[in-house]
Amino acid sequence: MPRNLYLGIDPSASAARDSGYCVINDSQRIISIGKWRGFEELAHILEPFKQQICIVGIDGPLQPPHELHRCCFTSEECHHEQNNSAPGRICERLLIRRGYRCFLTSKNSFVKSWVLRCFDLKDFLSDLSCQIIEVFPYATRKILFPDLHGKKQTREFRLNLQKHLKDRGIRLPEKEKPYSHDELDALLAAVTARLVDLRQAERIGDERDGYIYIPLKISEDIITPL
DNA sequence: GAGCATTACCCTTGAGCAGA
DNA sequence: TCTGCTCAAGGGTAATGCTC
Repeated sequence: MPRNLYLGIDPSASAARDSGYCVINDSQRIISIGKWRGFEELAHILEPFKQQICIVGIDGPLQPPHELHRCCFTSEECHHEQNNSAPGRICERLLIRRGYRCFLTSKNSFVKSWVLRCFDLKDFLSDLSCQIIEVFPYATRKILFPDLHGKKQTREFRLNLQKHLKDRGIRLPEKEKPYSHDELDALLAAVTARLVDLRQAERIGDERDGYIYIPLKISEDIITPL
């Protein structure tokens, strides 16, 4: 069976809240898009596709800075410290330097539970035997749709993003309400994963702290309309 | 009016930028 | 140099809208 599907995931901090997922094929057709909560539910959703998934793009850190460990995000008594004066990972600092603001993965992050769940998600998906990469939908959005502005939570912004995606040949299944920002971020994560496979993306970071993948800035023909 | 779903705002940390 | 502002993402919560 050919591996020609790309999975994007936008995880929330716990199973109590909705996370987003999206599966697209090599022609950018959306195969499945929606929400999930527990890992078991996600596994059930992915069951029909798992043999065909080529690359998984996750919107979240897949590893801590090299001087920190998992315990730094679970225990208040952990004594690991970043000796480096700057917090976060190299890849995150490079993104900020390029103008793509992001949160730094550090011990005093206010979203430790989300960081930890991203690590767990990577472990959980390792059974898929495909490439698992870290992506940053905000940067993908900025590169592919530089004229798109606003706050992603707002209804107006999401409708506008859907229109931009449609103009680029990515047609979302008709729905009464606009898609949630979780689903749209997951879609952008899947789009980034496809671009990685097409060698139209670059990786930022280093071996010790990990890499974040973003689209190359060749924009117009990155996504060929259908 | 009750109950539920949706929306939008505020809070957190930290880097970058503008202006005093 | 210092201060204040902006804004990344997720959680909490108040406000709003809709259905029964």
